[in-house]
Amino acid sequence: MKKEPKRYTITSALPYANGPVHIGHLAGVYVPADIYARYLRNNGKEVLFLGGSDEHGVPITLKARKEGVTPQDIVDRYHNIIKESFKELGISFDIYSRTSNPTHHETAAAFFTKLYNEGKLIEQTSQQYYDEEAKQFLADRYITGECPHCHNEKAYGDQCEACGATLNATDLINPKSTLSGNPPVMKETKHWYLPLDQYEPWLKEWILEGHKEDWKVNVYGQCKSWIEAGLHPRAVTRDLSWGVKVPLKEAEGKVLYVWFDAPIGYISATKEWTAAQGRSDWEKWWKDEETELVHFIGKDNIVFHCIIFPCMLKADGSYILPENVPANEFLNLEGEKISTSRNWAVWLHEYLREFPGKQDSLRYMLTSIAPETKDADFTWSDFQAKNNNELLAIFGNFVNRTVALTHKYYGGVIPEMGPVTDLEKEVLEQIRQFPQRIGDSVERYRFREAQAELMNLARLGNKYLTETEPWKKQKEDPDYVRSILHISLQICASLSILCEPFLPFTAEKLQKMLNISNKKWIDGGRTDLLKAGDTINTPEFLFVKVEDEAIAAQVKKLEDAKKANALANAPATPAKDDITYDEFQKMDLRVVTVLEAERVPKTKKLLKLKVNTGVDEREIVSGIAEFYEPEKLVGQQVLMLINLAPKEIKGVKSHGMVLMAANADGSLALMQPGKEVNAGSTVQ
RNA sequence: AGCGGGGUAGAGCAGUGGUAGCUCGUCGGGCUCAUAACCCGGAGGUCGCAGGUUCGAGUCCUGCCCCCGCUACCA
Repeated sequence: MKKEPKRYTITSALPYANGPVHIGHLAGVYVPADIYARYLRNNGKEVLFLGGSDEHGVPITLKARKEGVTPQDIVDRYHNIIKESFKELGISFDIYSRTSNPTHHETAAAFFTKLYNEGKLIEQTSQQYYDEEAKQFLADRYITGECPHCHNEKAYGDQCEACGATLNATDLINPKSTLSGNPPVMKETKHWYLPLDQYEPWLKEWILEGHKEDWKVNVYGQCKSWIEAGLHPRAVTRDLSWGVKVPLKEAEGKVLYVWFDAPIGYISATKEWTAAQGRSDWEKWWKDEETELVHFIGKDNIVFHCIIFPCMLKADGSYILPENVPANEFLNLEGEKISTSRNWAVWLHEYLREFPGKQDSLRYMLTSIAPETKDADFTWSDFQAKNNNELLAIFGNFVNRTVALTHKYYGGVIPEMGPVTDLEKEVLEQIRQFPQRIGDSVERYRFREAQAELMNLARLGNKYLTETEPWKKQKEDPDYVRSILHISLQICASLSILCEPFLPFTAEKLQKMLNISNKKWIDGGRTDLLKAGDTINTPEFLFVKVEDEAIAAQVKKLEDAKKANALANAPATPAKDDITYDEFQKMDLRVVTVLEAERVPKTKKLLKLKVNTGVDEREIVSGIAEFYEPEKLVGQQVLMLINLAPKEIKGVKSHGMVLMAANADGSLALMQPGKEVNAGSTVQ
C-alpha cells in the first residue's frame, strides 16, 4: 500500500465570482471537501484546505458592462458574499483567497514565464474574429450564426445547441458578434499554447495505468475517453483586458486564459497563507513528495483537474501531482437542473438568512444526498424529513433522552459504572468500532456512507435505551441503571467527536453540554471519555424542527422564480409602424392625481376614478381592479391620456384613459412619475 | 453521431457471479425517559428492455431505449 502522507493539500474548485454560491456547489464540492479536511485535522494530520474566488474571464466583463460597473466591482461584490457565506456554514478553509489579488497575478505570470523560458509552450498566429466596434477579439461563445449542420440560426461559435454539434466559430454561416450585432472581421493574432498532445504517453501511464483502481469510475472513464480521443494543443492566452497580463513585451492586450490562471490560484492562495504567517515555506505543500494533493470538484471540471492542470504541473516539473480527484456529479433541485440564470437554485446566503442556526441541517441534508455516483435531487420536503425524522428524531432525541435522564436521576452528575451484562459488553465493543468504520468511508471519499454510519451510532444508543428501559428499572435496580446511563452518556460523547466533520456546530454544542473538549478522532471510540462524578450541563435541543410553513414558503419562492422566468422569456410584442411627430403630438398625455377611487358595482376588473388633470376634475373608468386596491390609489399620481374620446363603460362615462404597462402574464402596472410633479404636467 | 456516468421497493440510494439490502415514507405492534420523539415486526422489487455466457447474472458480454454530462469561466 501507499505510504502514509506527511501532510495534505486539499483544494476545492474556485467558485466563479459572477454570482453567489448555491446548494449544488456545496453538495458537490465544499461540504465533502470540508468533511475530509476536518476529519484529517481531527486525526492530527497537517492539513491545508484551500478555497478562493475565480475572478477573471469574459462573463465577468460582460456582466460588468451590462450593469455599467467595473469588473472589479462585480468580483468584489460576489467574493464577499461567497466568502462570508462559506464561513457561516462552517467551511473550514485555512484561506479563502481570490485570483484578482497581486500575489496571484505574480504567481500566475511567473508560472507562465517559466514554461515560456523553458520552451514548454508553442507559439501560433491565427486568424480570429474581431469586433471592430467593440474593439476586441471575440470568444467563441460571443459569436452566433447559422449552424452548418442543422441550419439552426442561433448556433454559438463553439456549439450548436439545436443539434449538439461541436463547432468552430469559423464554421458558422453569417456570423454575428453578440456584442455589437455586427458581422465580425478576421484579424491576425498570436497566442501561446500548451501542447497537451506531447503529454499523452505520460497521461496514459499516470492515469490509465496508475489510477485505474483508486480514482472514481466517473472520473477515470472521462479521462480515458479524452486521452484516447487524442489531445490537442490548447491556447493559454486570450485577447482580453481583464485577467492576468501575459508577461511578454509582444503580448500587449493579452491575458492568461482563465482555465490556465484559475488552478494556479490554489498555489497563490498557499503563498498568501504562508506569507500571512510570516513564513515562506509554501513549497512544502506543493513540491514535497510526502504531501498528498487532493482536488474536490464537480464533474464539469474533470478535464481541467485531471488532464490540463496536471500537464501544467508536469511541464513545470517541480510540482507534485494530485493523488486523487474525487469529482461529484450534479445536484438537481425539485427535479430540475439548477440554473443560475433562471434563478432555479437555493442560494447559500439566502438559506443562512432564512434558516438561522440551521447550518448543520443543510450540511446533513447535502451530505446524505451527495451526488457521489450519479446526479441527485434536492427537494424541500426531503430536507424537512431529513431534519425532523433523522437528525432530530434519531440523533437529537437520543442525546436529549440521555441528558434528561441524567438530570432527573442524578442531578446532572455522571454516574459510576455499575454491574454489566453481555448486552453492555456488546454495546461497548460496538462503540469502539465506529471511528474506524466512519473513517474508512471518509478515506474512500464515501461521505454519504460515512455520515449514515455516524447515525448508526445514535441508533445504537436509542436501541440500547429502549431495550434496557432504565425508566422502568430505576426503582428495582438502580445500580444497573447507573451502568445504562453511564454507557449512554459515553455514546453521546463519542457522537460529539465523530460528528464534528459532518456537523461542526452540533459537535461544539454537544461538547459544551458534556464539558469535553480537545479530543482526537480516535477518542471517538473510547468508552471512558466522561468521568463519573463530573457534571454535565442542562439539556439543550441540538436541532430544531423545520415547520411546514417554512417549507411551503421555500416552495413558493421557487414557483415564483419559475413564473418570473417565464415572464422574462416571453416574446416581446413586435414593433408597430412608424408614426409622425405630429401624430404623436395629437395625444394629450398628462400626469394626473387620483382624488377618489371606488369599484364599479358588479364588475371584477373596473374601478371608477375621480382625477385632477390640472385643467379640470373628471371621472374615468379603468380596468385595474384586479391589481390595485381603490383605497391605496387615492393621492397617487398616474399617467393618463386625457383627450381620448369619452366612452360609456358599464353605465359610467369615462373621460380618458389611465396608461398602464401590460406584463406578459396579463398583470398591469400603473405608469407613475419618478418624483412628484404638479397635477396636469404634460408628458413629452 | 461519438464518448463518459447512470437507470435496483412510493422517494432517495447501497450492492465485490451464489438466499436482493439500507434510510425515509407506509401498515401493525411495543414503550412512555424523550422535540407525537424511540424500539420491534410486516407489506411493497419480473434490479430500464431484449438476447447471450454460466450449474448460477442486479453483477460479465451484445444490441436497443431513457436521463445527466462532454476539451466554453455552469459544481
